[in-house]
Amino acid sequence: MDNKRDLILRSAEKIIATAGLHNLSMQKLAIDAGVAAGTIYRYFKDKEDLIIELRKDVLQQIASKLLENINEGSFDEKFRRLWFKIVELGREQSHANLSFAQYSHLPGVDAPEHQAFEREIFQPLHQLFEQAKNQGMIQKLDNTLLFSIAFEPAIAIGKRLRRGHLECTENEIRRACELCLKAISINLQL
Amino acid sequence: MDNKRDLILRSAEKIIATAGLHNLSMQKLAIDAGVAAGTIYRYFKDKEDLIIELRKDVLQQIASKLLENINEGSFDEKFRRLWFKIVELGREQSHANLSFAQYSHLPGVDAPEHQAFEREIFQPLHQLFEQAKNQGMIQKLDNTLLFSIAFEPAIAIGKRLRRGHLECTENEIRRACELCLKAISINLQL
Amino acid sequence: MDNKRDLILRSAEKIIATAGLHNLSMQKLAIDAGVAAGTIYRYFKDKEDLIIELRKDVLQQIASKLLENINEGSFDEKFRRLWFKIVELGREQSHANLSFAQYSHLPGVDAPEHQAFEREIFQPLHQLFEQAKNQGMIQKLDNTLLFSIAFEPAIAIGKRLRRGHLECTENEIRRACELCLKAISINLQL
Amino acid sequence: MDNKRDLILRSAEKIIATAGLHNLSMQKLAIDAGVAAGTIYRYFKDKEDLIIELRKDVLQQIASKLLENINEGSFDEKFRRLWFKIVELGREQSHANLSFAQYSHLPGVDAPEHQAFEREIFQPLHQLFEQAKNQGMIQKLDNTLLFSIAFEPAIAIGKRLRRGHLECTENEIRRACELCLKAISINLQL
DNA sequence: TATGAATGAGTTTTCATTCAT
DNA sequence: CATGAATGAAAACTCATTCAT
Repeated sequence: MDNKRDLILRSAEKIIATAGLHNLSMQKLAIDAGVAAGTIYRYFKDKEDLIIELRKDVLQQIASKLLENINEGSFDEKFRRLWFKIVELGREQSHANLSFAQYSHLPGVDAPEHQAFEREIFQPLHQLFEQAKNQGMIQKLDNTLLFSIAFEPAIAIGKRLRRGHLECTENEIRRACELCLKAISINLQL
Repeated sequence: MDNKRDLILRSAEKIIATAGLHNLSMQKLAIDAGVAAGTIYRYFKDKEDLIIELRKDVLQQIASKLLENINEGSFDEKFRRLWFKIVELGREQSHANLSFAQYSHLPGVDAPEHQAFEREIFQPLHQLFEQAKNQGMIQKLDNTLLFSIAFEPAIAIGKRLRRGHLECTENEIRRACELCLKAISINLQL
Repeated sequence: MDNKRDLILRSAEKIIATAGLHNLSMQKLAIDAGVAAGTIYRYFKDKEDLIIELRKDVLQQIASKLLENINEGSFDEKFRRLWFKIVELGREQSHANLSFAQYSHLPGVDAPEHQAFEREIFQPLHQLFEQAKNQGMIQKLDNTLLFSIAFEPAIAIGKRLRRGHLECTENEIRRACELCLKAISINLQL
Repeated sequence: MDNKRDLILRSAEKIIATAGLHNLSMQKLAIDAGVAAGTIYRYFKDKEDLIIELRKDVLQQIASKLLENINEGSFDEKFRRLWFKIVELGREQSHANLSFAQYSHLPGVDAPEHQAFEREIFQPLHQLFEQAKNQGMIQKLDNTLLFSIAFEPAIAIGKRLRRGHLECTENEIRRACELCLKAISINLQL
């Protein structure tokens, strides 16, 4: 009966997305979730634990959206699909997305436990890049470096689009994607 | 006589860097800065104002470090110098740097006033890129897109180095820089 | 279970009566009522709400004392009973009475909501005067004007007696009552 | 050079009238009066002293308005002029009037010192009533009782008119005045 | 005489957490 | 399992007053 637990997590996600992490109070959360304040403490040790669990939960959601259909098509097609999904996700006003951004600078992000969880969840991405390296398609560099070069721009572009700080055509975004792809690729052009 | 104001800003920077933004209380700040609680309110309207002013102050510090010697050398040299400065800055454990990361997801980042301030402060960077575009050295794309492709990876790499999430050689980092440079450049190679 | 709510109201009444409204602090109130500071906020939205509710509560007390036995005897007897009750009430050093005087110049007294409450609670008084007008016993004037002429002197006399600003015999007070009654009455004396 | 003292008193009057006594802070007062905060303490011992002095000052203003032309005409004419002046004064939205109402329930109103001041200032009123008593025109009662019967209704009516709690014709108000006059008069009507 | 920066105790209010029911 | 009343420490902010200049 994880019904209540989920109810609580979804309410927390909503409150964080709409009012900000610093406005997440256990009483408001209880009211929004339709449970008693004390009930939250049946499912989560304390507020910190709740946030950690929510972070995992939201990360899971994001990962499952990104890694959907990860195996279809050529490497270039996979790359482009991923890259645009990242942009779209950042662009979206979804609760999951809006709340996720607020976890990144919290104590505990650096905890090895959380690192391990993140690594595991994005395992398919690592595999994808390892394969591509083995096939000589992309630069033989540390995966984290490659991810930074390839996808950090997509994250930043998505965020800026959402905030309205970036006005450009869809075509320009497509060109940006190609530049990121080109950046990590090994050009075979004669 | 902005002595006290500066004292307060430096203390705030320190507390945020070491204990996190959510642990910045006006009492603790007053004690750390060695002033009375009420004194803070002589220099800053309220807590929000304090944070906004601190953000400006830290942004100023970062910009002045980054843009030092901006005009020396060829475009490629300028690019590499900037890119590595960004990595180094992110890598540093300085209060300014550690606290800066925590402002990004705060209400007010989107405020047009702050946008204008940021734009003004990084004006030299815009000029650099406009020139390079005019000289046919880099892709004719929106500057924000170019910055995202060129420098977001550097920011991410610096942060990951600081957090210990990235273990790679200096040589690999140098290669990453070259890939970013290549990504936005127009290759004249015959 | 309005036990705590009442405890708080009675303490507030006491503090206001003895120390003045401007000395009513939520901390002192909590201590005096024997509850935690936070508990007050379970029963009252904020300080303003507490004061509004207290005003209603005290008004209720006063009205129920005044309107007791309102229907017994002739009009003149009713009038005299009321008039002296008002004097006695003002003369008393009761917490209710002492605190009531301090609400009158507060924001919110003019609020239509409060006006309606007051009107409703003193409805029997209105009826009494309407009847007397219909029977040709008192002047056909707006009720509020009649109340002002008839009872404001009683309020003022009670207050002055309490404060020791008025030294006169009980007989003189009785004559004052008769003058007020005579003022609004239609004299049938041949 | 009581210029500054007066400047401060007028600003205090204004702030109390518009924002309420509880919003009178020494800093706001200093700003509004255009003096330094410390300067206020050259002219007044502390905040309490300031309020006491302001009360006297405003009382003086009110008395001088009321007692203007006090000696012109017959007793009845004097009475009516006074009574209507009281109503008009209460009806006014003047700073003096609006602020005065807020002093009445403050510690210090009962102080003998203040009582003496009030008595002295309204001395002409006492004389007027003593004369009328000697001439057999009004009831031989304690002056304070007579004032209560005669003028408290006028005060209440003025206040209610200002607050919009009373809707009646000017003619009705005139009749109310006559009833008050009749109440204290000795009717010689055969 | 006048200034205004500085003080620090005091204010109202919120909130994570507990525990008797 | 679930409730929600109660707690009390801590938060942001105000303000009367002082004092070196």
